[in-house]
Amino acid sequence: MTTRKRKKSLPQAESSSVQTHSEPLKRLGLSDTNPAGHLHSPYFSTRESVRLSYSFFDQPCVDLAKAFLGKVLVRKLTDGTELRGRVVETEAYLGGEDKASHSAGGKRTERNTAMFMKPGTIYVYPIYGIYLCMNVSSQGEGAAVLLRSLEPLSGQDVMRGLRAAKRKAGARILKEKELCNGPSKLCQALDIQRCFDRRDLATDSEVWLEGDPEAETASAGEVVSTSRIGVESHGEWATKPLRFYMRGHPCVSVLNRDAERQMQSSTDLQIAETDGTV
DNA sequence: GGTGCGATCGCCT
DNA sequence: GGCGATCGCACCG
Repeated sequence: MTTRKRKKSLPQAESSSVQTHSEPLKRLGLSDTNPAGHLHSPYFSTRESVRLSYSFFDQPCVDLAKAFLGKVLVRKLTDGTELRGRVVETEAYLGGEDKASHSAGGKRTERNTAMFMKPGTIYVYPIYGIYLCMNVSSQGEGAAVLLRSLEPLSGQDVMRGLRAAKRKAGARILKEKELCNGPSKLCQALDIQRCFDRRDLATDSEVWLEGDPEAETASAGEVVSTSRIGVESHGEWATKPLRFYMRGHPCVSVLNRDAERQMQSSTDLQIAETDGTV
């Protein structure tokens, strides 16, 4: 209570930032005090989860990118194993004006056809000759959301095996938070293949998205909005805040401390205004 | 911790 | 023919 009544001041903003970041670590059991490296996720429960249908995906791109945060991506392998990961980082690619989008200028090709299909359609494309990225079509012509990072919830050992298969023999064992902290890493860990392109996330039997009744949805105050990764060459579109991640989450691929500090400053200011201390 | 670089090939011009 | 919505590793501090 009293800690929330801070006025803005740099050193305190710093320390509060540290506090904000260590808490999710503890929640995840990913701190150093867990030598096994395994965790009993507070998010995984026996309660029935709800598969999300077309109406969830049928919203504007930026809204969908934020709405994805906290949802659970499920991949069912042919042997019946279910791999689960919570979405903690996304990017919005708007199409049309968005110069960084594969569908910039409304350009439609064989590769990006899925971006123009109905909301919920999966867009998988190869990058750098050796990796894949997974997107999901949203409302809006050619618009889609890139899934960048997941928090592994179940099937971690299988994920580790799938990731190891693509790495050099004898490479070190990956930590849990390293399994899905990147767009191509999550495709490897969940065995998302090229053939998933143009499939429907709302109805497919091998991959789907679930809400999680146990966990609260990421609230606006905990979502960092910042620039997208790997699109530096696209002028003003490179700097627009179209990447979204759960603040303080250890599985996010790239942090932007400045954006987080600015968030904290404006939050502190709002609290101060509410308190009448400014 | 951070920075720089090479790998590798499908897609688009 | 050039480049990319990436990653892992070597190297530095």
